[in-house]
Amino acid sequence: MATLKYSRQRESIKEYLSKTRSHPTADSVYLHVKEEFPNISLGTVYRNLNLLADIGEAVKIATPDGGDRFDGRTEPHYHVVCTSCGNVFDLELDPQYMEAVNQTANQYFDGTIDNHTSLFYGTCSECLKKNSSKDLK
Amino acid sequence: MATLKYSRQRESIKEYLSKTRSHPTADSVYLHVKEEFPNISLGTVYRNLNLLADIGEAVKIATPDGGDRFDGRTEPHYHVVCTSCGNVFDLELDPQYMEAVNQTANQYFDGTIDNHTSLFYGTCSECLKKNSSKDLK
DNA sequence: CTCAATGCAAAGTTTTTGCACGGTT
DNA sequence: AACCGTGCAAAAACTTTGCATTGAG
Repeated sequence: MATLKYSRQRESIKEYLSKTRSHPTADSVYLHVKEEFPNISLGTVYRNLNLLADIGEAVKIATPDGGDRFDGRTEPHYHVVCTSCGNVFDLELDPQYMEAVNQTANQYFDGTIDNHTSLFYGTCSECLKKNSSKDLK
Repeated sequence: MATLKYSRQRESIKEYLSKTRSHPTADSVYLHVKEEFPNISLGTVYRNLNLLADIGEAVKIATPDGGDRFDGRTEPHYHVVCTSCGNVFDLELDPQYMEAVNQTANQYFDGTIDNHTSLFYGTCSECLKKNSSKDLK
C-alpha cells in the first residue's frame, strides 16, 4: 500500500474532528479548515475524510437526508440521527447493553461489527419542541 | 393534508418492497417495476418511495457508500450494512435486547426512537470470504 | 370536474476524479 | 529524486422538481 505522508491540511482536519462534537458534514469541515487554509479545496477535504475513515481515525455516518457526517471520536459509541433536523448525537449506552447487542449482531457478521457506527434514528429534543408548537396551530 | 389516490405504479412498488428481502436501492426498484410498467420514470419511483417512507409503509436506510436502500418490512427490526459490498441485511435481535437498547436510547430521544431504522455496520460473510482470499496474495 | 400522480427532462446536491504542480521524505 | 497530497475544475452519482398530461374519485 501507499505510504502515508504528512500534510498540514489533513492534520487540521483531524484536529477539528477530534475537538468538535457536532459530527460535521464534509462541507462544514471544509468551511472550518478554510479559515486556516483559505486555498484548501473541497476535494481535498473529501479525500482526507475518506482516508481517515479508511484507516479508522474517523467515522463516516450516513444520514437519510443531507450529506454524510464525520466523527473523530475514537472510543466505541453509538449515534442517534435526528430525522427532523439531520443532526447526529452521541449516545451514551450502558456498555453492558452495547456488548450484548454487538455480540448478537456478530453472530451474523462474524466479529466484524463496528460499534462506532451503530446508529439509531429519532427526533431530538429541539425538534420535538418545534414540532409540538407547529401542531398547535 | 392531500388525499392519497390509488396508482398502479405505487401499488407495484409496494408489492415489490413487501416481497423482496434485498433492501433495494431506488434504482433497483425502478428496474424491477419497469418490467411491469415500461414507461415508469425514476422520478415517480423516488416520489413513491419517499411517500411510502413518510407514511410509515417503507423504511429508508442510509448507507455510507452508494444510494439509500428501502425496506417494506413493517415489523420492528434492526439492520446491518456491509461496509464492503453495501448490501443491507435484516438482523434478528432478541426482542429483550432491542427493548433495552431502545429504552436507553429513548432516555435521550424522548420515546421517538424508530426501531425500524436502527442500524449496524460490519462485513457480511460473502465479503469476508473474498477479502481473506485477497489477503493471501 | 378537481386535483393527485405520472413521464419526461432539467436542475439541484453531494461526492469523486483527472491532471499539473507543489510539498514531504 | 521519487512520489504523495493539493487545488482546481470537470464529471459522476444520486435525488428532487417544474410542467404538461393522464387518471382516480
